[in-house]
Amino acid sequence: MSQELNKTYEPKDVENRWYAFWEEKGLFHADENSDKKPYAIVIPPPNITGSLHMGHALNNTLQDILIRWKRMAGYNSLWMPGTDHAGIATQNVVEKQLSKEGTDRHAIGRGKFIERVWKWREESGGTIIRQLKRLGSSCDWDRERFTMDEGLSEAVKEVFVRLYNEGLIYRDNYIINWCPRCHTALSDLEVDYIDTTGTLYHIRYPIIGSKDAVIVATTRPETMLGDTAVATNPDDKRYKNVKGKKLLLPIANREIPVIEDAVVDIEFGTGAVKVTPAHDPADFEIGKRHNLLQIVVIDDSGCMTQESGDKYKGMRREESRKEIVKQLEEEGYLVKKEPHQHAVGHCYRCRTIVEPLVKLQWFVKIKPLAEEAIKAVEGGKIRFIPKGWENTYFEWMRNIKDWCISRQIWWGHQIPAWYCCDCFGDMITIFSHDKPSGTSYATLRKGGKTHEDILSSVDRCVIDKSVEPIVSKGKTRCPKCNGSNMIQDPDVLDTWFSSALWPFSTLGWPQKTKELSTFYPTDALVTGFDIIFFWVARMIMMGLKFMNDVPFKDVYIHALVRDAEGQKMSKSKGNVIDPLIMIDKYGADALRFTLSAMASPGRDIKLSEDRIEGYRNFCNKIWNASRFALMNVKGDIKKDIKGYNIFDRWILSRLNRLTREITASLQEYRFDEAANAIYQFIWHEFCDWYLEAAKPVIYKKDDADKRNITQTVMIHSLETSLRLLHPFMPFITEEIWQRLPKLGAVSGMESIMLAPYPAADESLIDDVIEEEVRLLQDVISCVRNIRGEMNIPPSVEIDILLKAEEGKRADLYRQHSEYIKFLAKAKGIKIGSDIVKPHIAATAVLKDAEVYIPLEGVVNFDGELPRLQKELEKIKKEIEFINKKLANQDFINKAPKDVVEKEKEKYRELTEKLNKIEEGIKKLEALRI
RNA sequence: GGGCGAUUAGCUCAGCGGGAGAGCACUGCCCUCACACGGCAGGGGUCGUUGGUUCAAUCCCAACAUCGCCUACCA
Repeated sequence: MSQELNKTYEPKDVENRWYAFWEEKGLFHADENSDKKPYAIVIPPPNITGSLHMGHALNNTLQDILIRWKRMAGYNSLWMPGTDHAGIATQNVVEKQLSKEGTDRHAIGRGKFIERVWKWREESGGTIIRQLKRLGSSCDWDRERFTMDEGLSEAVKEVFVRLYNEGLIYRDNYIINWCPRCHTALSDLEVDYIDTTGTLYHIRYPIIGSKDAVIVATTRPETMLGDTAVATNPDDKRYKNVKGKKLLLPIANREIPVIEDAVVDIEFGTGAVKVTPAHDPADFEIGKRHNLLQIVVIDDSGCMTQESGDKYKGMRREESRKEIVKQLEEEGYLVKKEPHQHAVGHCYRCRTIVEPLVKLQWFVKIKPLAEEAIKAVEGGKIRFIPKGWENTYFEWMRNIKDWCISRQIWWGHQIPAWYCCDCFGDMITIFSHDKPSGTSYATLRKGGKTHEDILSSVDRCVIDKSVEPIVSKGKTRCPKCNGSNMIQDPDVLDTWFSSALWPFSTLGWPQKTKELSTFYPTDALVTGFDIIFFWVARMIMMGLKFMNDVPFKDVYIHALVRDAEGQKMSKSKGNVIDPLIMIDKYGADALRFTLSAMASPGRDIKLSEDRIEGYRNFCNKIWNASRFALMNVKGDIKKDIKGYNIFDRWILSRLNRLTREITASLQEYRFDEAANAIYQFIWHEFCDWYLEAAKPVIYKKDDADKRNITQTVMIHSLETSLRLLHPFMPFITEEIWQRLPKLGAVSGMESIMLAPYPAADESLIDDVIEEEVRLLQDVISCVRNIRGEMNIPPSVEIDILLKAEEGKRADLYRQHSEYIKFLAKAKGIKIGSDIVKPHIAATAVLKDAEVYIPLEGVVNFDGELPRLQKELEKIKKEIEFINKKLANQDFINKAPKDVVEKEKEKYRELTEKLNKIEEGIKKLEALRI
């Protein structure tokens, strides 16, 4: 490898090269047989249809930081990767392909369709995995899993069967969220409620045998054709006299009763609500309480049914709303229309408005599982970071409703339930593509078809609720008739059902594997708050149920990534910042560092490209600092060193303090703190001060020992910083690290990934040295300040006169005068308590020192007076503030002694400074006269 | 309706009982043999409003305002 480095860091080639190297050497692999302490994270499996967006980039950067950090810190570190089959989303993608080809899934049949999906997955499902690699993710790719894998499918079946046998899974008719476009049920979580301005229609329902009417208010007049009652609140005096009366339902001309139910809100609308048990969740419940009939007026496709009458039959629900309102208006039933704000449910996959429908579905009885999951968090077995999310979790878990797990799609884990066609042939309705109106299984058989014929041509089937399912991991015989003509339940499971098992199914469950015993429970789960319910809660429930232990100990919830204006990034808004484009432009390290530096807990990330560019510049800074180090060290480093200079000791102290801080921050998941601390250290301490201070030592040819020591400290500090930084910026750190001479524990190592994460050496943290360097920096900065303010060009050389008390700080300054001279760019320096201020000189007053820069013949001197006056004003204000405090007897008496003492000390210093400056001003003014 | 969070320099955000900070942007000087994706220096904030607790409040408490998010059978 060439030692010559380019002037700017070029990430592209570096990243590809090192990632390939790491993979080739198997450095991401965790060994289940290792006796090192395990540390494990399972990836929140990205959707196979997805491509990497900023949310993924953040999520995976943070996981990779944890994993790389722990791996370096000596843990057997496993990052379990994989993807999720994303039932509805994936099915939609492939259906779109088919549609382009002029066909659809029904035409090709279920088997062929599934084949197509697998084919699509082979070709396109790897996209996001490749993108994760570009980000630098150090996942154990040998173990990559997919939720539809054989092993994971086995886990799904096992769980289903066990939950069913325990009565925790059941099949029932219930009102569920139905997407009329996807043609499937959705769980409550899969519905997005969007605030919409709709219309509240007030409709007259005449009272039979009276001239009066009850006026109901509704946002969905099209469902009125399915009304089977009108409900009022039992406490509502306005409706006392209509209780038990019958109303005439307009248009339908049916009689419906007035009932009373406590759920009705007296304040809302007219206080009377139409009840449509088949098309509204609340009405469904009312219907159950009052034994109301369910009249289905909207079908699976969102069209009006036969039940809604000839006029409306077949009409789309949106159109029928208009038409019904029109008819009501014409017939004088419409009392008024008013705009109304409400939340309308949309399918989270396709944005279609969901239709609540009563359907036969499979559910998980969730309360018993939720109770344990609540306890695990209450008892501290799982902790959320930041802690505030625990409330969100509890809130949801305590109000949880049964989970609808069946989906009427084809791509997914088909429900392992079987029905005997011989016993129940009449109650199994078969729909085939050429005959979309269903026929009973029994009839088909009588028509001469064989069982196999029927199964091969089935497009969809409906199995009556009364047909008893036989739940089994594989096809079985009927326990009643011992027949083998079984048909499998056509539904598949909610994708999140298999995701919930991810922390143990990926480790081999239900087999008792070494992986499971080594890595379960995992250590941390890193995810966004948007899937706490979808995923985190369900993993906890399933982990506790089937592993008798929590799936992870820490749940780190990170922010959402938004654009610079705080808007959610979305393709339709056109405000997405594509992480891959950012990686191409600035490098993966810059992107990763940006995301981690901005990952403050509890706050969303407003990302702008400027920030990424800024951290790209940081990469370049590191690169050039390393260039400098390498240019000036040619095999000169030593193993054992004594005789550090002050800056050597200082940088070692700062470095070890940093190491301590970073470890503490990472332990608390404060990625932002850790990133900012190392940025500050490398740029503003190592580069700005240490390297500058090292220059005079390195450039001086006469003292080889001193030079050698500084070269060694420089390399050591750089090398240690790189290791500290590696989890954040894996690529550039490896690239530079490989070129550095190595010392001690890291010598001979193949990769920075294998090098130990730095541990702080407390003995090198030295408060005295840090204070001394601060004093030197103060002198240097104030000379530079005078240069700047007095407009002394760099080409003009100056002298420094430094008045400091002997026995106090004069020695310190004298000892390090060469550094002061070099760093302040002075040609000469004089130090002592007997220094006399020249008439024409710029002055600065520091703690324990006064600085004079003689300006006679150097530069126009006019700037000095205003400069001092500005300084004076500042100090006066500070003194005034402290004065107030010290004048307050309560403060003196009640505040802690050390605080009072500190204030007094500050007061002494400031007044001393004030006097000196005032003196200087007087002299200047005298000079002018 | 309920809950949570935010409000600090032009922008994005740390800090959270005793000296207002960072990054970017801005201003001036400088292409000084690591880096102009740079160096040095500098300007800029009554820490949302009003009360309260305290010797002391940007920080704790209460109310209000504005914004954001989550949640709900808002018919």
